[in-house]
Amino acid sequence: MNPSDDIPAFGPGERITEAEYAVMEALWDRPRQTAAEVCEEVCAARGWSLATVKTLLSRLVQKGALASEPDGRRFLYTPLFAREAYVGGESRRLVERLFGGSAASLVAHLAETEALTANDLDDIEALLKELRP
Amino acid sequence: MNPSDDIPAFGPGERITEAEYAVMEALWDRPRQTAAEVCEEVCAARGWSLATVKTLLSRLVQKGALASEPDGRRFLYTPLFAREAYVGGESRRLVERLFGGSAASLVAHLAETEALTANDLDDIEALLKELRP
DNA sequence: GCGCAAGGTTTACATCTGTAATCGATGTGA
DNA sequence: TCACATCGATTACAGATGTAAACCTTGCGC
Repeated sequence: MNPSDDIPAFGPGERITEAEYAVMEALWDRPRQTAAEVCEEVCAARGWSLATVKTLLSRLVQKGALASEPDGRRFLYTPLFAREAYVGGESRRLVERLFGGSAASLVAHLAETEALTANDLDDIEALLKELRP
Repeated sequence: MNPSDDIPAFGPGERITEAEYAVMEALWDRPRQTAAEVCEEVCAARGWSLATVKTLLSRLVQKGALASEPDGRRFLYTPLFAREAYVGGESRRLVERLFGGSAASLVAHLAETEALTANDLDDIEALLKELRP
């Protein structure tokens, strides 16, 4: 059994796509927004139309990623799981898939390919100290 | 400029899918294999037929991810970029997308969500010491 | 020589994704 | 009250992906 099997990023099997993620971000930033409001936040940046946002919102509700709460004749959408849960799931998925489950390998890789700046290293060091007094 | 800009995971735009990745893995493990050989390595594990492997190999050659070298009447396939390049690209992509480009944030997140075992922490600590004597 | 096995190539086809347009109901200002 | 603006829901459609079957060529054993 896989060490990451018990903390799914999200409902088992249900995955969030890139486009959907953009919508989720807007709602993690500020929950309970209408389709139009979400569009204001993302349409310009991604060159989307309101229709596209509506579609994505629907799909996310179907997937159980968003709750839609009726407010008059429209809906307010709210994420059903925290950004952290998603981010954590995706991270673990990557570590699992590409580094055989070893997070240390990931860090090693980032360090070796110089994806880690001196500053990053400082931060990580501080973090370690904090984690184990 | 990003320190990682010079090691593209792969030709820009060209992405490798999950299924294709399985095939790449087999060939990273041992390059210059035939379709049948690759199938021996992955078909059982993924429940694929040889036909599926053939399709994936073709697509990978088209994408420029694999070279096919004729060997008699069949082909030997070989990755055109190292696993490290791919893994690095995917890692950076994730860090970029989910952690605003800060690798340290990723590590912090893994640590906070206890995705890092005590052992991982040891490894990382050792790594840090090694990176900055 | 001939049919079969093995190879690659072509075609297939259902889903998933990205990106909308259209439809039908409804609230609203004139 | 009536046209219009809004909303969510339904439908659309192309390209990517997963998964293969069908097809065509060719070397090989009989």
